[in-house]
Amino acid sequence: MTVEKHTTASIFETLRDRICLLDYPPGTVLREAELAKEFGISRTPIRAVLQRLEHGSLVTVRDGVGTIVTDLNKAELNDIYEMRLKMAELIGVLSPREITPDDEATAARLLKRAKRLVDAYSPSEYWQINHAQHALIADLIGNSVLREVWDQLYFRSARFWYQEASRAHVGVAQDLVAELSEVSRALRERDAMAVGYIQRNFIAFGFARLKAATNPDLPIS
Amino acid sequence: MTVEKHTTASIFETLRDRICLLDYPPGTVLREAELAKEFGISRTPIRAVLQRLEHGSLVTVRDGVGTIVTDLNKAELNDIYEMRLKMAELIGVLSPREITPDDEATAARLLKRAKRLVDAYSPSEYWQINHAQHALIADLIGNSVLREVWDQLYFRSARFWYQEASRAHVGVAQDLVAELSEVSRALRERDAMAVGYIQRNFIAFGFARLKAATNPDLPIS
DNA sequence: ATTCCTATAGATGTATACACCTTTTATTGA
DNA sequence: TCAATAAAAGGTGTATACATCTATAGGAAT
Repeated sequence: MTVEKHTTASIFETLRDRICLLDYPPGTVLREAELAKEFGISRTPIRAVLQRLEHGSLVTVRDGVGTIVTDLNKAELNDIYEMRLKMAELIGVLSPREITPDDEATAARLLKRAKRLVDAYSPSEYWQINHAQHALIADLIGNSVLREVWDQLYFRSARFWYQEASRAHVGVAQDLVAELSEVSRALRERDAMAVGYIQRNFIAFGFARLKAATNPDLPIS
Repeated sequence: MTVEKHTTASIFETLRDRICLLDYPPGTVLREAELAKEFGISRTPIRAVLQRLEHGSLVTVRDGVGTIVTDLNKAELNDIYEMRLKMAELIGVLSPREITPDDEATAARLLKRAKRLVDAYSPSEYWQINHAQHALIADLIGNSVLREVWDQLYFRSARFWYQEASRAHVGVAQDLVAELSEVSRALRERDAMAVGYIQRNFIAFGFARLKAATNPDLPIS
């Protein structure tokens, strides 16, 4: 029986994942005292974590009220996806790092897992694969600034996509198989630019799916 | 005699400007207790400000040591400028807001001030104009995410450009006049895409000047 | 002389009491 | 009955004492 050691970094990731996985849906009010009690520490380090989450636009801290999980209106969601499309196009342009056999192997493993997912869907497994794919591709990005932006926008839009993934299991899983198939092929060809454009396309497909499901009148551009 | 009211926002801007204007050159060690004493508050809100600066990559907080103003190696500076070029190209593409006569007037005023600067250079005046131009253009950006990235990269690279501006007064002031002339023209034409490409070009010119002055072997791309 | 260890000064990290802000509820007056 | 107001509850913001970490200087052993 080991006592779990909570570092501020691990608490940050825990809360971020709870927000992304809709354990804390938009509008949820988080209280510093409650979180402090849960993790067995004082409010001080909790506040530091909440400030980091606020910088990532996942929560808003309101004096005298609490820390509120942010929601996105149509315009903001549109802005985020618009930028993600453009950032994807830059992945292959801004001197990506060399692709290795390891990358190829990682993608192949993920593809196998995704294929199993089509018949036996599990939200948890879906997100593990999705996150792993994101990490793999982010690691290819050579420009450190682009990598930061890419990463932040992923987590900023993740929960709205998760909502859709929970609704349309089959189609989403099939899309993931298609995406990972293409990514695997691109990695085999050592073609980072192809990886970027594949990302761009599937982000666009995902956004279209999101708009169709939630609000048909959402402006495209 | 009014007692100055220091809010965390104003302290953030103060410290950010000190870093950008090289009052705190790279490597400077900031101590929370000293800053707290200077602003007449406790360490707690100072720590919040330093965390914000750390998130903007302007400082690094090291346990037991202090808060150190970051330096940039050639690769990082290169990454930042590479991204700024690409972000500039997006200004006119991602649904900018409508240009108004006010924008035109603001640019005209800045141009006049820049012209005076050529003969009577003042670092402080240079930076006021530069910041005002930045604010004007950032405000044209329609996509909120792009605006955030644009803003952060400006402040992240500002001090290295300031170093160069302090060295080559005349040429830099002349460049500012040229830039504001073109921006004024573009605003008159209500052409946000032109504004973006003008920014792209002058960022590229500035980067070239920087590389020539500091390290001729800095890789271009 | 050099290396290693230890003590110490001084920094950030954490816990906690208190101040202030926001919201809600209850009460009082018309 | 309703509106205005006050008070209370419960949240974040701040100040401060203490814990812990880091770098350095000095002394002891080799």
